Amino acid sequence: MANIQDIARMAGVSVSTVSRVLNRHKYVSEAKRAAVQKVIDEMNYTPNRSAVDLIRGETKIIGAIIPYTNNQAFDQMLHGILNRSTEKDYSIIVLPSKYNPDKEIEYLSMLKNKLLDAMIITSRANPWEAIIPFAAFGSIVSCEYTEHPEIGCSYLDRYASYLEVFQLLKEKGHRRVAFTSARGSESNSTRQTMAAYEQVFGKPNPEYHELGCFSFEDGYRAGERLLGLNPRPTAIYANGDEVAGGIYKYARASGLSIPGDLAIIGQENQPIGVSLELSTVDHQLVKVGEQAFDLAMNKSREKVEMPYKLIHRSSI
Amino acid sequence: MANIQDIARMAGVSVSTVSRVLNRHKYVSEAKRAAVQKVIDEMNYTPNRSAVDLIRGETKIIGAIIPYTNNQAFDQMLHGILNRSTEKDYSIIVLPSKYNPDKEIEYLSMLKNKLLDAMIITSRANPWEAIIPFAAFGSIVSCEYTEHPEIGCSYLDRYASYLEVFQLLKEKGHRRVAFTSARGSESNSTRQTMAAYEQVFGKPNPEYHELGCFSFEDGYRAGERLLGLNPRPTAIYANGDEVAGGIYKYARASGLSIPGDLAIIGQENQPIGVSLELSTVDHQLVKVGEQAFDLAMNKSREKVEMPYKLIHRSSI
DNA sequence: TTGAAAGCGCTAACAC
DNA sequence: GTGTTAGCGCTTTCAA
Repeated sequence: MANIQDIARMAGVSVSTVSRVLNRHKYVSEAKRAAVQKVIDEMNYTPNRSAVDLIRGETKIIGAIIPYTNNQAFDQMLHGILNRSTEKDYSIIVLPSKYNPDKEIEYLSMLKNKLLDAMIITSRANPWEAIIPFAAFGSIVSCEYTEHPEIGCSYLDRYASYLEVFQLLKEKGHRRVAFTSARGSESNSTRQTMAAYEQVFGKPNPEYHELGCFSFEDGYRAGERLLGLNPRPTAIYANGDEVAGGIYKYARASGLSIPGDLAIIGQENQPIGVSLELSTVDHQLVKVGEQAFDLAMNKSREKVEMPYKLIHRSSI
Repeated sequence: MANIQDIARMAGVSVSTVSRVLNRHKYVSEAKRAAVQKVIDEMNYTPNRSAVDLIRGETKIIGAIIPYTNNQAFDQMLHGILNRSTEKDYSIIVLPSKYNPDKEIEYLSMLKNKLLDAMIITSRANPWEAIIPFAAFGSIVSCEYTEHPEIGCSYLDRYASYLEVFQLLKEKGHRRVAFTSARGSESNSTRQTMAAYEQVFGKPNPEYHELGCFSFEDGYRAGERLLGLNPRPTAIYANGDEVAGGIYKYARASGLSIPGDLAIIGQENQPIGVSLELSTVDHQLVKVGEQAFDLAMNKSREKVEMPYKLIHRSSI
């Protein structure tokens, strides 16, 4: 592969002139510009990205730490991030963490070694204290609220959202309400769910809280356990529509009617939810991702709250 | 940020020695190694990736061209690619194409400018002739079969898979069989679907072929049109379980029983399919992605056929 | 076992 | 307008 020196020699100019036409500088005579462009085209030449990145000190690549791909919620955020990156001519490196703190730190080091200009953290295992030092090397934006001024946020008011759901359930007369979550109290959204629950129904009965729910199958198992309880819950708030779908399936299989015997409400407005007529709260994660990208690209540390909306269908 | 020179100076050694400890070379005295490591730790030093990549001539980054993210089939492949990349310490840049040929070429240029070591094409709009020249700059692997020896393939025998489904439908007595597809005959899988159809049922009635189906909503609309036909099909083969789910929903909404009045079979074994008891053919796209990554990383041009399996549930 | 020095391919300050 | 040249931060001969 030819390099800039070869092009310069072949066009009979200096490397700086070639560099100038490459970077659309003014102050290049039309004659030389044309001559250089001709050689570039003939040689099918493209500048080496590593060399350009090295000297510029930036790569136009942004990282996205994502615990699980193939998970509807995170895929929605990724989708949003990708939407905007394509428009803005940035590239996205997807970094699957499985909530492994060491992996996260390893990924954050890509900021330090200048592979990445910025990092988007959709969800994390590390405490902020371990993450913040990396903000010195590139901007970090989170899809979850944090007060730390070093971190930009594109976030939801999850507490408000959960509160709204539990209150709705209470208004409908439910008193025995169960809920599912992916992780335990190390997770911000689980903590907010529990806080909102407590606000509405008082201290949650631990029996009514099912952890480790990510997929349809997890939901099925959750339904199995929760509906085997005595007394059994009359409503379940699932942490995703696929999980809700699993619960629905188990409930129907055991002869329960929805919402007569059991009310179910999910999250994220996924296709399975529309097919099953599941009510859901759409956190509009695609938009969260888009906003996160914009903050990252602009190295902004703003905190931007994103809207969510309840979608009423027939499962509650 | 300190550079290797600083570290060398502070440790009282030459840059080559620092480089050696960085790259775990033998022939470094324990004393110097320790001294250098100490400074590295104190300074929290990390080598600059662009500089390393520049001199090594490779980046350990692989690109993945994906028409649509937030599409179950492609997300499965991406998931597989990511699985293996994490194990092998490679990074993946996700390149959304929306089947735009110019975008694809732009992405392939990342091979030429050495940003990417290899490229995985999950699906494409360009003819192979336009793609192959880029194989000179880095290995290209496709998730679709092609005879071109320059291209590695991790592929399915889609023809066999489609044939099996149509034959099964025929055995069950169906004669009026419709099918859906995402794209038209520019798409390899659509062409294979039509060929298999023709093999079993003869030339397809164009009325029985619904294009532009990607999502649940598309499936719903497809159901609406297809089931409004006279005579209406007794079976529909959908190009994905979400599409199948949409069809199912429309069919049930219009009072049809499944599979009594209408048989439905989907593809990819997605959660919505398990909830609706939809039969499906699981093309095991996660494995296809994993294999594609391995080929790309090893710069292999092998053609590896991947297995699929029919999953019998109650919708046919 | 170690260091000096020659690049990798490019940009931009500086001089003309 | 254009060319010369000094780096960007690193790896790797080559010689010692």
